[in-house]
Amino acid sequence: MSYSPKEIENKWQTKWSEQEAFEPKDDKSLKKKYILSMFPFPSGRLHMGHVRNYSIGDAMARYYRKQNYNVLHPIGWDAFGMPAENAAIKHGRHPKDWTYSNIAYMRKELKTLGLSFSETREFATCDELYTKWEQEFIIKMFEEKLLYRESTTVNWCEECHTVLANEQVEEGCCWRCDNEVELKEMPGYYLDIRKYADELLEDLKLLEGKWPSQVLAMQSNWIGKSQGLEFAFKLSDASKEKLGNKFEDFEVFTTRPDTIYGVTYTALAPEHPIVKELMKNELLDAEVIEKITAISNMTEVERAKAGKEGFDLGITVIHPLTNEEIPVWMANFVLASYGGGAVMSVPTHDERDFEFAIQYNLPLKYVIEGAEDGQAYTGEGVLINSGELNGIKNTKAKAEVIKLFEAKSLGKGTTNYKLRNWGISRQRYWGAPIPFVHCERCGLVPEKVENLPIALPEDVEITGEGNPLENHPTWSTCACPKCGADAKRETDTLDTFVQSSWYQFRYATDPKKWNECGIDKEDVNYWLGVDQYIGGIEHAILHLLYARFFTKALRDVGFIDDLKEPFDNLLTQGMVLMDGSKMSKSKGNTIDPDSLIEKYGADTARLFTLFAAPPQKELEWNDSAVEGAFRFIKKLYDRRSKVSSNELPSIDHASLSKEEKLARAKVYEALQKSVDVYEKTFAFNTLIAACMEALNALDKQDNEQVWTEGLYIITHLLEPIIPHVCAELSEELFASKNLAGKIEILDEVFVQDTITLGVAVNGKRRAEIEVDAGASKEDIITMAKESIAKWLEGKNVVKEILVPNKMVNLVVK
RNA sequence: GCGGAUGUGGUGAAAUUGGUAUACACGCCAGACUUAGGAUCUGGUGCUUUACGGCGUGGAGGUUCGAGUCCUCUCAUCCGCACCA
Repeated sequence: MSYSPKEIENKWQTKWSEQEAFEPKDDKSLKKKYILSMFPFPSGRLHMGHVRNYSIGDAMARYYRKQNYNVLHPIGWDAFGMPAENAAIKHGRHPKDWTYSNIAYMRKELKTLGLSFSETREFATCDELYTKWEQEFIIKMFEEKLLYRESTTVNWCEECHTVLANEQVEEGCCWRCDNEVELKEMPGYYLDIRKYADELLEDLKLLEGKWPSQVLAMQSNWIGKSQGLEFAFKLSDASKEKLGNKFEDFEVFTTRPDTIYGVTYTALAPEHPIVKELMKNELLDAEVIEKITAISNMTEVERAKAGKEGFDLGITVIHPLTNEEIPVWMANFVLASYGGGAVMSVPTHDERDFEFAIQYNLPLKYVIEGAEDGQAYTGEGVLINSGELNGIKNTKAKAEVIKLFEAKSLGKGTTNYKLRNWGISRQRYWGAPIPFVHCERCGLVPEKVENLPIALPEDVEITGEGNPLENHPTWSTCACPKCGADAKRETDTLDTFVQSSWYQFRYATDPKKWNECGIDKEDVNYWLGVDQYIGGIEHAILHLLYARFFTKALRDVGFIDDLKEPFDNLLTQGMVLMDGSKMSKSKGNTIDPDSLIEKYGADTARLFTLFAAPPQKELEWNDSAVEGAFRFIKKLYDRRSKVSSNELPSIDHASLSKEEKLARAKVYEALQKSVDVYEKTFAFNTLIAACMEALNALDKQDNEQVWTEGLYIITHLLEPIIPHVCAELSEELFASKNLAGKIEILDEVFVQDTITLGVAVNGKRRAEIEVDAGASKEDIITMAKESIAKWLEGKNVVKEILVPNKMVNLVVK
């Protein structure tokens, strides 16, 4: 019978499901592995990126299961989010209906890939049972002051009609729809991720060597820790008066306290309270007020593009050391959200300050030696023009100045982070409702835990205009959980990244407990950290930072025990490309996994995906290489007729022919390689190549025993990658014995009768010799010399180097 | 500008960590079987040279008996962040 993938794959998929073959065991004394591929958004259909992601994870899960590990390999659905609402707007379908029917379809698709997922632990994040526990966490975080509500300037996407977190703004545009982001002042809920900035940074060290260095670097940059001096500039008396004595001073932060004597002006962000006060009281020219207002309405990206712009505010401050009077400017490049929205400017030793100073003709004062006229000097050097600090190296002066400020109570050494708090409010329908109530008497009140979940109303009209929850006639009407008075329910929903921040704990929690708790601590203690996490690099900051934060926050509010990091090892898979660019519907260069499986079967799809490139690299789609993968499976399947017994035979190695010995060696080389590949390098492409080599070598001989052993081992090795055909062959040929446990490596098979050695003269390969395995060094050298006799004419061999089993190098003069 | 990577045949890629560079696969060429082949099988295939040979891992140096691998410099490409004071 010829290879018929459909038949084989159906058979095994049904069998696995019936046997519940992939459910983790309850026994916590077993050694465990938690293998997790990032869960999909139920967009409607799988794409090749999913196939790749899950083929990688499945190979690992199946490998460890075979090594007798208790394996947790779950799947679920990241199911809230905008596309469901867009579908509602476009096609009039209810988001819930759209989502769950997509899930049903994609679940079937996943099944045809033969992935070894647990079926009992599957959930969708839009399940009310999931929302219920998430709301409990949110309330607890509020009580523990990790979550707060505040009105600030936020990133607003008009296209999506919602607020975005800073991490979700890419080059000034919405991460999802690419629409340009606007600024808007509005209230919202925030998680205090900044409180964990240092821990999140420090614990990256625990992940070194286990996460890609690129991801670690990106997170570290994003957190953006810097150390320096914080101090206040006192306003001059005249300026205080001008400001109606509402301000005494303002704080600045600098990483260059060594340049303190070089300060020739200060600059405030357009949003700074002092600037606002000046504008409010019309203490600036009308034209200036108008321009500052315009800048305020620009996003950071727009301001950067616009170039530097500023205005003299007509007020002055006193330099804390020299007591000189210094002008205060407003500058568009000063960020309101960092370092108090105010800077000390040292144009001589900072390029931005220099550019600004030249533009507006502000004074320059060099305070570090080594500067050249006409530019800012940012290098090292000795301090000059710096009073008591003259002569000190500037690198040393940083600490000195901080000490000085602290001694005089003028300021203090401090640490600053670029990381901003995580805004989790979304003005959308298809998300988890934020479980709070607005009461006129009690203010902001969390819902009672026994009332959870606060579920979404089903009868909504989704038009794309406004927030459907707010437009709903009755949903937001409720009683205050505290005083019972009429109150209004919060209509914002949670950012979908909240759901994906704790799903790894939900999977670990025994489904039998899903009704009683969100996360079971003991289960989490057993299963976490995730031994291997697999997903796309696009989540390097967003999801991976949030999930790390959430882990620490859940620990601190008591929902999990001490766990530093959720994901012990991370593999970021490369993208699937077609003609050098990312597969996408809009470019029309996609391959539909369904039709691929229909034509070749899941095993071929999986084999190609893992063979064509190492998982970390980009994968270029190639139709004929898919054919090649299919051919290999067919060939493997066809060779089953060569097998003569269902046991691993014991073979008298010494009695074998050269070809037979070589075939065995190739088979065992593959076996040897497999441990490294499955546990460390994940270079499945090389393991598959080794198996192909082994099969090629087997084809060059016809010993039944060698064939039996060869296929016994090859199907064992490839089962995690092409599980259906291997299960089928294993059942037919070996009563499935080779799919349980390890196969021992026999060193004897690596002993060959003869060894081929390269012969090099002065490191340059010139010939090849074949020597008996037991040949002495003298004999080998003699043979080597004969083989390259013509290179030795008239010369002396001054050194003989024998690299065992590899080569001979003769140094001649 | 800062940070992270990557450069090997026509293509995707290997190389047990300093030891025969290009395994495996795709493609291509030739042959076999075929009415036919976009099926299957066999053989060949780094560049150059009639040949002997010469040259070959982005480039230039260096260490070494020996370098894709280690060191120094340099070029190119990709990715992330970016006025963070």
